[in-house]
Amino acid sequence: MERLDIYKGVVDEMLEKGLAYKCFCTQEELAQVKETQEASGQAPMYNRHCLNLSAQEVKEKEAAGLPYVIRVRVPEHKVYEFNDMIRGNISFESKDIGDWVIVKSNGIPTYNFAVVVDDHMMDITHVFRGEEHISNTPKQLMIYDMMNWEAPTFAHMTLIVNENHKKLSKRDNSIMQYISQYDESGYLPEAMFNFMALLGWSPEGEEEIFTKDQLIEMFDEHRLSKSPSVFDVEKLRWMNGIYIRNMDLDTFYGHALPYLKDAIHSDVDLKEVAHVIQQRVETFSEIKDSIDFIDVLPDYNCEMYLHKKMKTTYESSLKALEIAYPIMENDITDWKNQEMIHEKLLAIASAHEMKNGQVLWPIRTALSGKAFTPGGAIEIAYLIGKDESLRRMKIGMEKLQAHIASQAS
RNA sequence: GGCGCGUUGGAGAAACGGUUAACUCACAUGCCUUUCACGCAUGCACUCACGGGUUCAAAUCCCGUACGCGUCACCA
Repeated sequence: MERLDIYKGVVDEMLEKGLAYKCFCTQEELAQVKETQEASGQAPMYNRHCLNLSAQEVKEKEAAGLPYVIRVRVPEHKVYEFNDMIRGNISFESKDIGDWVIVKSNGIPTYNFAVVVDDHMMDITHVFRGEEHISNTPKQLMIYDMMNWEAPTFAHMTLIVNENHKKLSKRDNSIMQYISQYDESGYLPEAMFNFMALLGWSPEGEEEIFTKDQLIEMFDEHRLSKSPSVFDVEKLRWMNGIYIRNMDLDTFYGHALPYLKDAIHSDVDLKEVAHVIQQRVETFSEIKDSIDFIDVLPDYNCEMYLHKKMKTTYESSLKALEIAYPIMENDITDWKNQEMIHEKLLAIASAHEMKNGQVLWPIRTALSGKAFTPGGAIEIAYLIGKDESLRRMKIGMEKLQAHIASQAS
């Protein structure tokens, strides 16, 4: 690996100049030191045991094949200061930093050392990273300084935290961590991008819905915020809903198809189903539950026929179903024609001096068996078709009759 | 414990010393309507963690306190 050679070159140079040294301390020794330091209330920090090794001792240990790491010799009385693009001046004193490891005993350089070499090699000018790296910055700065390299400009962005205000961690089960999980749960990439752009950053106006290109165009580092932001799944859902509603039908249909097929196995017009649910769904994964009644009529309670606002009673509901049944059976001749269904059913209300709701609510209930459905009586009738509609109407009437009879006795 | 960063409503946030502290989500109410949803309208911080100070004037500047978080690895 050529990269390793580059690191080695830098390390050798540091070793030669006395900027770094080999450390033969064992894990146990280190742990011991740390423990006593903590016990006495001190900050845990390497005690520089191996810095005092003579050249002779080092040679002997090496010859004996003892494993070692390489540590930087942190300068004394030095202040590492940088101007963070987001937070302004931040400084650290070298006395608070222990001699840290730059090369592990297996010969692999550590992150804090490797990034500096990498960034320098790649002529990186700006480093944008999470706030948790602020305290790593002085370590990196000292390498730039020792090697006489120009340090990049740093910008430490806000942490994204969960609802308990804790940094998102891979082990945190209270929130989904991986993009793939959001994908599987029916979130759109565009919505994710838009939503995440608004975490720790805010646009200027009132609008919050933006395309990726717009976001890139309007990005302004001055509007980056300093305090951690909570990942609000509720808002993500809302935003995903906006993106769903803004799609044209064909696009939505394309996205929704796998979910529709998963939920519906009977012969219905899936595109029409898509049309009906597009305005009512915020993620694709909720499609299934919202249309499960199309395949099978759930067992439902008669009380569902009661609706205060619609002014329905058991009796009025039964009456509505009884009037509607023959009309559905005979008058509606073309069930592929939603207009016709609409017209015939609404005619019932005016003919019998009933409110639209008094007729349509019971029908919708009978056809779906659910309290809430995407679409009303007409759409559902159209979707499930004549035979199934009549079958469900019959069930509804039987339920109501039985209920009324039991009440009377 | 040391060091560092932060603190405006339930959440995201604006405000860069001077009107009634924007806007978005959530929530509540009303309208629309064949349910739900969409859409529309209205309401929701007598106050900007707390205490001092500077100033004619502070959420905005300074100091202190509290609280929260981050980091102190042979992890990245």
